Amino acid sequence: MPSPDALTRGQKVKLSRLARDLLDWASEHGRTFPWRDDGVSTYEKIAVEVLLQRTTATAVSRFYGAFFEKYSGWSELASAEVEDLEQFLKPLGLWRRRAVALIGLARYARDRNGSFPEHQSEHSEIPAVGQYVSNAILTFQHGQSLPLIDVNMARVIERFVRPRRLADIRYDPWLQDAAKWFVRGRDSAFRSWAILDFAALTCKARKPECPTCPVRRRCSYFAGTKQAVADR
DNA sequence: AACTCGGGGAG
DNA sequence: CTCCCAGAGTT
Repeated sequence: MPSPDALTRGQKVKLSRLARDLLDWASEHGRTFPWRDDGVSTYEKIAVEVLLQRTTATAVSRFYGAFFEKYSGWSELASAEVEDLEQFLKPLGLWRRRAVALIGLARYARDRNGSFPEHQSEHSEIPAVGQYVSNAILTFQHGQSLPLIDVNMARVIERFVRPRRLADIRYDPWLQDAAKWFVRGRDSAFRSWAILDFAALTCKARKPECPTCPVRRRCSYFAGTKQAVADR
């Protein structure tokens, strides 16, 4: 008997079509960020994820050049003075936590020549590495096909397919499976970026732009809003 | 499961 | 003014 929280066949089909449509959407409307460019080092790809935590991507994009000019590699970041790094991070917010996190992560990486473990189970001891950054490491350094699950991806999947049942996205097995299914295949990072961009530009938290949404006809959230209007 | 960190932008 | 942002660590 299947787990009550397993992905159903219908949900898989729905997510596959959503992935196809959002990749098309992103080819025209997707955002451009320096950390997505070809040739960006693994150091920058992983370290920037800490800058992005609970922070708008546009804010980080303005900050990006100065940060990686000042801290050009794991060893430079590892040997940074905490107070100096804190001051530098202040305009971005979360500066006390982030300074400690970045230095801890950098020292871990420096001591291993920038090479992170290939399995999630070994990531639990790494500073600043949780569910999201762990998947980023496995994706960008080890070529695995894993989703970058943040509030954006969670919101789109939950609106489009099924409302959330657990409070914390880190411990929702259904969401984890749905997100993995969504990005499965080659170039999973492009699929993650597509749904993140779609979430930021169209399926917004505060005021989603359903009237112009390309996938509204198959969206359960849009169906719900239509019903709510009809009931009025 | 609920709190906390935090400045800046959007509504 | 309130809400939100490519989360993670702590209680």
